[in-house]
Amino acid sequence: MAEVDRSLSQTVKAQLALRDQILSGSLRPGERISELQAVETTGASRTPVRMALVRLEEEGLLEAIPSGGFMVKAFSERDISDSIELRGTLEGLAARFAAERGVSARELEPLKECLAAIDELLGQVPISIEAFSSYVTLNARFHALLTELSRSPPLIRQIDRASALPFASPSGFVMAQSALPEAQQILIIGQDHHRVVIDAIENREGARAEAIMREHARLAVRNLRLALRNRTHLDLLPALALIKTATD
Amino acid sequence: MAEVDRSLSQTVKAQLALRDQILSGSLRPGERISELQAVETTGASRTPVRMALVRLEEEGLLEAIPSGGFMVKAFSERDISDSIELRGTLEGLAARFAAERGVSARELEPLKECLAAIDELLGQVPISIEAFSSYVTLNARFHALLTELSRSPPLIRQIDRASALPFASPSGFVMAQSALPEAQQILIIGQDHHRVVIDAIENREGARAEAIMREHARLAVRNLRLALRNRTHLDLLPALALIKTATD
DNA sequence: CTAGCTCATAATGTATACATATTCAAGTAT
DNA sequence: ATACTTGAATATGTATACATTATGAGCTAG
Repeated sequence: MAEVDRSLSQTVKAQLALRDQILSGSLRPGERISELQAVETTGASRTPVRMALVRLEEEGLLEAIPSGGFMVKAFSERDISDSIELRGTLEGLAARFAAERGVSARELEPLKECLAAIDELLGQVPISIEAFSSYVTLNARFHALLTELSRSPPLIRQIDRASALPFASPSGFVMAQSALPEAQQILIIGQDHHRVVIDAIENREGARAEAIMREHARLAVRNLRLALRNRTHLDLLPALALIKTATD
Repeated sequence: MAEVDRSLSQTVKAQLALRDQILSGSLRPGERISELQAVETTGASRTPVRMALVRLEEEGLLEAIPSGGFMVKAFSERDISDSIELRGTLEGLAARFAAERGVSARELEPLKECLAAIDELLGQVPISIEAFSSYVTLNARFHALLTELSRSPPLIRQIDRASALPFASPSGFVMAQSALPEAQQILIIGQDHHRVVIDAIENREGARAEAIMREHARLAVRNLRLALRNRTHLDLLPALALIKTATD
């Protein structure tokens, strides 16, 4: 859509390029990232590369080395499930804020449209790969809209940061399900969570809205477990390269 | 302990200096931060200053301007109370993790020592200014130890980030109480929360541990309200300069 | 043969020069 | 008189040169 070549700043270009390299596994966890090497692969000079490295550290993908420089972070399975639970807890808080503080029908409308669009998607049986892809987009949109309902800039900011880790994002493991036989059921259950949280917010049931969003995230944790057990379709997972295998 | 002048990197020096300027009000909210001016006041050159600015943005004290550069962020009273509630929610999650996953007596020991030290402090009546200052240190230590009990690196990281905002940190409003007549009661109640959360973790009562930490944070919210009503001792507050006054 | 030290290499941290974009002010035209 | 345009000044974004520190290899001594 946008010309990546010249419309973006060198810093952003370097950040995107490095993130790709990390998530694709070109840069392996624990390995020190050479600035010089990054300069060669990204095309930017050292200054924007260093800026990008700092931002990726804040993002959680990199870890600062005490003696200087950065290395790619490694994540255990528990790290990932904790990150998902964390995200769910924050989304739960957002849902509770929305319920307690009240939301107008007008604000709820885009959420309901999103809900209806997903309903239509799930009506088709069996669910095609394209439908999965559309689901990822719509699901991300639903979660973003829900977060905004909290009308709390600090909370929105924290949720965005918690979702920055690719495996912690709301749609992190949806694609991994696409090959699973349980796929359709899981999506249907998730969609019901969506429906319930809207209902709870409408009725100003804060505790219910919060609880359902927490449980919703635990669906993602279950997907993670499923995906890691059936290791056949792990290539659909983002950032697989970052997952620590039990070697120690 | 460490010589601030030459043992720290220029980047860290610049970051500390700029943070001081922001929190002290030398740089006012909404105002664009001039790199050149920052170079003069901090003594570092533009490169480390820019690094510091990026880090302060991630920290939440600065906001990126679309056309380039950074400005000091302004916070409403609600932003602050939401940030505190957010921190409490995360600490609640940490306490629940600790309770559910189990903590050995050995791990709990430093927490109990901290608890006892605070008890001793609160035994003195009336509480001196020095005692308040010691309380701030011990309280911060207690919260840090509790967070670590979760044994969840992603969660610890997020709590640290949520506590980076000075007014959201566990001890953010303690000093503001020092002049309040209700001061002693508030500290006693807070200390009881500490006692209860340890008891809950020991007995593996996850829900109770979580709930009490949330309520504990709400004590800070109440302190915030109190402090903002009696505006006489607002000078003890950090980052008062960042609070948006109701002008719009 | 192993452990420790020294030196060379190469990395990061810093400073500054240069290019580009934005912003503000002044002047002109309507 | 006001609005728009143009230009200059100053800001940020980028590149690179320099300094300092970490790291690793090779040699020597025990």
